Amino acid sequence: METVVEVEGSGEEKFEDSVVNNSICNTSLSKQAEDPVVYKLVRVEGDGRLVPATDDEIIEVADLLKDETIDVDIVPNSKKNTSISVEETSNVTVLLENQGFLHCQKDKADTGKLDVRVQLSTFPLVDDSDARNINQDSDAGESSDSPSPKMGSVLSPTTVCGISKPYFSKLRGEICLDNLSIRELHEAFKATFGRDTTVKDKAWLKRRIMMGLTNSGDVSMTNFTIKDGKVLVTGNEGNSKEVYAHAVFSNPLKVVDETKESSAIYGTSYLEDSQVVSLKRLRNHDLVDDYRSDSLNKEELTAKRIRKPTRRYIEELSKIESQGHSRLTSSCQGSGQPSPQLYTTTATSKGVCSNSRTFVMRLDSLAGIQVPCVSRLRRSRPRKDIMSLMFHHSSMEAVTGIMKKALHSYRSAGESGSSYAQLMSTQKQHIEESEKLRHCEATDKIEQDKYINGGDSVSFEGACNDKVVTVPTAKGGIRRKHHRAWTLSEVMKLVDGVSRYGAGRWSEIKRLAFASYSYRTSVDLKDKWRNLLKAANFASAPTDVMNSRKHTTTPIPAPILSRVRELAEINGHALPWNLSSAKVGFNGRSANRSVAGYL
DNA sequence: TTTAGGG
DNA sequence: CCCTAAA
Repeated sequence: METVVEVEGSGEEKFEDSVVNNSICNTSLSKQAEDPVVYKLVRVEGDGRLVPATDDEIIEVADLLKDETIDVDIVPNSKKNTSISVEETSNVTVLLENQGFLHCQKDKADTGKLDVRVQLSTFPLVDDSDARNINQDSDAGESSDSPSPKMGSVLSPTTVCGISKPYFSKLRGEICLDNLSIRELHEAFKATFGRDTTVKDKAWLKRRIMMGLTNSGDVSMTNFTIKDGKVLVTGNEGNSKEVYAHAVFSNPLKVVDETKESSAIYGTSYLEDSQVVSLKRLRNHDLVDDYRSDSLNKEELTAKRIRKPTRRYIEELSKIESQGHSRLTSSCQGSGQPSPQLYTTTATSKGVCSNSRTFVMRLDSLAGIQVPCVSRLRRSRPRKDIMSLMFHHSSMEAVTGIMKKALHSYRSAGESGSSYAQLMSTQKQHIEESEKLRHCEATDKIEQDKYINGGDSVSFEGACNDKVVTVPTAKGGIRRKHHRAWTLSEVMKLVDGVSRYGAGRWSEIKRLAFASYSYRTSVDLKDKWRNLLKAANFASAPTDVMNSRKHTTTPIPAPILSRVRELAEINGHALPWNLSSAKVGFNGRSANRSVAGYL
């Protein structure tokens, strides 16, 4: 199968097939048998125009697919959506958001920092099994009795991918492009994009129209038919869908004059796109709410979400921008990890960019596919307002439920006297479960360290309890104070890191054990360890303070605390509170040793 | 630049 | 969590 991700939506002929196909021929002639996937990059200029990427920006991933076993995953699992988005405000991000791999790789992409987002294409890869399913559906009759298609199982992609498998004529009449003449295709094109086209190629037209439709929404969710140049919406499953469909097709109505490639045109259409997306999100709300009793449907959670960054975000971005980009590069060097390939595109070096901002592109290994993306590292946390904007209560409830579950088992296991290791192994599942949820929710930022580290299982967390409060300083300035509650898994990682590298070697721990937590600095680790020592001592005090109701902070499970004490002792850090060493629970070694130490 | 400690 | 002195 040949899959070409083609930039769509600009309507500029720069992105015709020939360009992409040529790139395939040039770069992967010998690899065509291995299903090359070529991602053609674009640069979105400040005025909204799309500029084709230069050759060195074309990412060829075929050999990656070959080298790693991932290709087995990519092709057969057709339920995964692959989408490429180009965003623009001050920089360009092309990110690959693959639902399936979001699960297994737990990668994340920063979608903030940009106030305009152009969704270029959305289509899953389809294999034969999917085709069979489709045919079965059509054989079974009308769609009313067939299971409602899920978000990921879009039916359209084969044509998009450049292979003219005549699926559409069989698809319950959802989209029938094959029977249309060139002229009808032109009409459909016009209805889709709001402009005429001179292209005579039927396949191209069909593909383009399909992309346009799949761009605007999920084909499978909206039963529309293209007939006589008009798009008929046949779905009657509720108001939200009708509104949705309307939003989709209101887009071309606004694009009137094609001859002027003005930014107004694209600005309009892009805005419409974002509106569509937001509607989509609203609909997702409904769906998730329906599944609430199911303790969350992961497919829904990982469904593509797009949102506008907040004003605050943009403000801070511009501030950082004006200060330069030294942080990003320095963070790469400081990490000591294999640095990602960085190539920067500046206005001067390329001479193409209309504004003078620096684009930092990086090849990231994301599910075995190298994805260029722009990242700007910041220490700050994801914005709270974004969180509240995009997340549903249901998922939060699920998170808290899981956390409760985890804590409960912690307690019960702790009381039965399990060892630290046993507890950790049992609890890790709970925690990771919850982290996964959080991860699905929080797509706000790229953690560079995350990519460098390459797939830590628990990587993205704490997004929910992110708080930023402004604290007036003595000098009259106002600084932000970020607060992100430490999760159990973080504490465990910290304890593990201390046990491995020793307390005090915070930079080591940060680099080796906390590489995926970009928001935890070595100072943070140190502080947390200090607090842990305090908590450990406090918990071992004769009066069982653990029963106290005032747990403003996450209760640290007793086994962890005992481990903390043990480690503190190993590190020669004699407990500053010698009175409490007598009562050390859950860990005989620790108790004995500490007693021996003081005898 | 990292660590330790105060606030 | 932030700031800063000291190494």
